[in-house]
Amino acid sequence: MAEHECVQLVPIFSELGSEQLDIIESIVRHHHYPAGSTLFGADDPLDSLMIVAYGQVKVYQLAANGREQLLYLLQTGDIDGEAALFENQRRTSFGEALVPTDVCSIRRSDFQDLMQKYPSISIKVLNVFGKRLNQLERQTTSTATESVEARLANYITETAAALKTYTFKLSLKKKDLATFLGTTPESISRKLALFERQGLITQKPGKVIEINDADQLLLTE
Amino acid sequence: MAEHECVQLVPIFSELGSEQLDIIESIVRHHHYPAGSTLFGADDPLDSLMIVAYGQVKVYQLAANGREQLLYLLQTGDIDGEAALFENQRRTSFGEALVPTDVCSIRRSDFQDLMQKYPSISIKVLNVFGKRLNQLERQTTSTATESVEARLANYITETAAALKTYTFKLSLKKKDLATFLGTTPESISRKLALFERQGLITQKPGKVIEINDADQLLLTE
DNA sequence: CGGATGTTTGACTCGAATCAAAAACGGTGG
DNA sequence: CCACCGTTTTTGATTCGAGTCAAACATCCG
Repeated sequence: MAEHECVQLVPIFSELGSEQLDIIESIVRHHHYPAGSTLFGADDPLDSLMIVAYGQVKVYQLAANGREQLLYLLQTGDIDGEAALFENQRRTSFGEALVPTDVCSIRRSDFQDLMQKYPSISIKVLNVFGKRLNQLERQTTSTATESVEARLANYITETAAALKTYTFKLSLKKKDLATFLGTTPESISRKLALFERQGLITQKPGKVIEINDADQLLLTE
Repeated sequence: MAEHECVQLVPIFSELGSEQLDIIESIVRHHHYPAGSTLFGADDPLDSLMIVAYGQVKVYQLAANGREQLLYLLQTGDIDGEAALFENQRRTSFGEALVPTDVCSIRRSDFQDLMQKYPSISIKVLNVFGKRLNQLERQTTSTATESVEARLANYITETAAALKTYTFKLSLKKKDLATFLGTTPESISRKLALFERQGLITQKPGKVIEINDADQLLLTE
């Protein structure tokens, strides 16, 4: 059954046997969100763990001045970035589906029972958080100390590396990419045009980018 | 015995009985670091959990252009910010003692055994990481979207709130505070002078700051 | 096809970094 | 306890990256 998928998808349950997966499946709830809809908002009670079964979710915060900061882009198989699941806290970020998205959720208390019963789950979750912390540490370092040019060049090469191809489609609108990199859509536009003039990349229709000189791109300051 | 302290200090062990604390104490190693010394560097193998028994440790990263970004300031009772303890990874950050510091460490494998034996520990660690993620998310949002002025105003009010006093001593040199806030020592100096001219704060000898108008400070854009 | 949404380009402004030098501070040893 | 030296901080002058605003242009989708 299609609905079994989300539990199997998620690495945090990977060490469990299929009987245990059945148990988990029985306590999971399924939701569907159309593109553009809100999964959760700041101040919502944080009472369940979310698993993205299919789709793409942007998780962002609002600064005091109202500006948006994209923190994570959750893909199929990712779990919700909110880390305070284990305490009684409210959310501090917003989640929005970028494409039609299926989500499974497990209530906090159920998930805590699971962690008590299967300690391997907590260790897996710890690893997920660990990776996220590392990613966020690098993001912080980079927005705080590097130029827009360098950050964008970095984003392009990292995305290409993750997809193992030199030609790929930007999965975000420039506006969202801008809030991710801590800049503006205009600046991104200009810098991409600059990279193209320098012969480092080629922009093709449909937000597709081809990297011509990855080495030089990485040297961008 | 004084050396028992570090295990008792740490909230992650708070639910354990004293017999269990004894066991943990027996597998812990003690280290001392003079002010200015390095606890660990990038590329060091990450093979143990560190607990700050006494002192202050700055944890920072280097950006590609060589600039420093302060990520955390570990105080007495904090555990090491490196999140990838549970996988076989290398460090990506540096740790430096700002004052003479005592540290206890537990080897990775020992700590993993502890987590298997006492699941409450993993949940506590999860909470610590969760808080750190939240803090880092706010830091990222703030450096990426707010002005130096707003970030500094925020830092001052938050520090005061944490210490529950309007008069406090800056625990960092301006150079370190600058890398934390993603700016330069010169800018901090100027902005503090500005706040003082505006009557929001008073600067006193010994890096002491007194807040005169917390409300107005928070409104700084 | 047409309107809305997203993107590019241009002109302008401004915050904050940089560089340089003076001033203040703080720890050390005599 | 004070004088001294290195470090930290402040102040000033200047530069520059990148944000803002506005308008033209492209693209997407119903």
